[in-house]
Amino acid sequence: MAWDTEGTRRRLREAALAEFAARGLDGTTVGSIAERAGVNKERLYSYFGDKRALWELVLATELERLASAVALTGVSLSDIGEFAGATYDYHAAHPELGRLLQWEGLQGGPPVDALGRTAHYREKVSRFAAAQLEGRLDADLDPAHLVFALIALAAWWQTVPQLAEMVTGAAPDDLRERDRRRRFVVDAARRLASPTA
Amino acid sequence: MAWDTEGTRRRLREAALAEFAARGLDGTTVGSIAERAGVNKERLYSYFGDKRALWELVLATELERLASAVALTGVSLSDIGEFAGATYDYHAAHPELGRLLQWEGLQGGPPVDALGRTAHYREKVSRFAAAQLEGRLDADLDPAHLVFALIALAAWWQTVPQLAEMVTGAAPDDLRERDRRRRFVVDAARRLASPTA
DNA sequence: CAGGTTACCAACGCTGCGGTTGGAATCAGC
DNA sequence: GCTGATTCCAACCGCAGCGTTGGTAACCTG
Repeated sequence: MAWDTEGTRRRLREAALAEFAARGLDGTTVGSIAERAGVNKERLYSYFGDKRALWELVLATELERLASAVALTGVSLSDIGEFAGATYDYHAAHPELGRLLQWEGLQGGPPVDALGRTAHYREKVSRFAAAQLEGRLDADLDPAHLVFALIALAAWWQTVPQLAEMVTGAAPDDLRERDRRRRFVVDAARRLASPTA
Repeated sequence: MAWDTEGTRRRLREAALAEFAARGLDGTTVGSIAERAGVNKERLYSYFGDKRALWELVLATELERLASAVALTGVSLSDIGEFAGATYDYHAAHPELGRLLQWEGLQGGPPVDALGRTAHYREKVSRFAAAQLEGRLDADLDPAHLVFALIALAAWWQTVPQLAEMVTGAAPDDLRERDRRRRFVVDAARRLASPTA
């Protein structure tokens, strides 16, 4: 059979994303990644170094993808509800990233690309602070806390799906419920951020 | 040395709680639990069966503890903000439970004691629904979604502490910041739930 | 087509972990 | 203090998983 080095690299990365999201860094075996990719596991070592290096590559790639996806939507802070809704959409459409981040959080140690991510969030926070000065957000709120809470609202559903199922009683693949959740998130974000009397 | 069967049992359970919370079911080794307990690992098998059985026992115990702790506080729904605050306090004081639940959620499979937990949450939801009828909560909100969002607000900080650190810039053990977060949670819960014009 | 290089794989070494076992130390009853 | 039961542990077994190695087959250059 003909060779396809770029293809095997890609297949390994995709297989790694699926396996890592499902089972975490320690939980996935190099063999299972190779098997899913239809490739000998030695390829993984020659291409990516070792399991951890591949993990960091996959995680960094997904973070990059999120950043560019958010940038593309062009959603500004003019409607904080839609901002939360877009974040909800992204996590609902790409549950892998949320799971990767959760595994990373649980397994401890410094986050991958801590500096870049910190800068990203701090920038978001400063935009919220600017919106406060314009009176579009309640001035009593700590903008960092608000950003954090919006992420919580948007991501929590994917983070603890079993809890969501127990609380709401909805099946995991209920599209109607997904839509209702989105509307709730949008509404809740507005309630959180709007200036009150 | 004299024997202390109840003591070794307890030491094993405590060691298991710490190790499981830190590394999850698959990540912790039976040897590490035994070593932390200062006991031979064979004791674990004769007392608890195997690793998974001990995991389920530990998780069920912590859930029980949370249930009785919440019941003891006597916090009703009269002030939904304080309700969220109490939940925040519990998770801040007992981060192990949150981590156990997170590991459980990630590793998939049916939750431990799914029926009991579902009943617990559904009961909470029905109380919120009753509060809606009395006009103390906004009638437009789905009470299940509201319950879920309150848990998100209270638990998210412990769930993704690295994210919290990146967004807020606060050190993990900053007590002042912890207190500010609590006030934010209480305030945010009230904003979420209050009837609006 | 000859020689060298590159992509690939089957099979292996080794370590670490879940679970077991055989026996030693401690206790309780007499 | 003797006997049987109970608690405890050091050592072991089997296996799974990470990372490597020796070798084969496809490609490239002349």
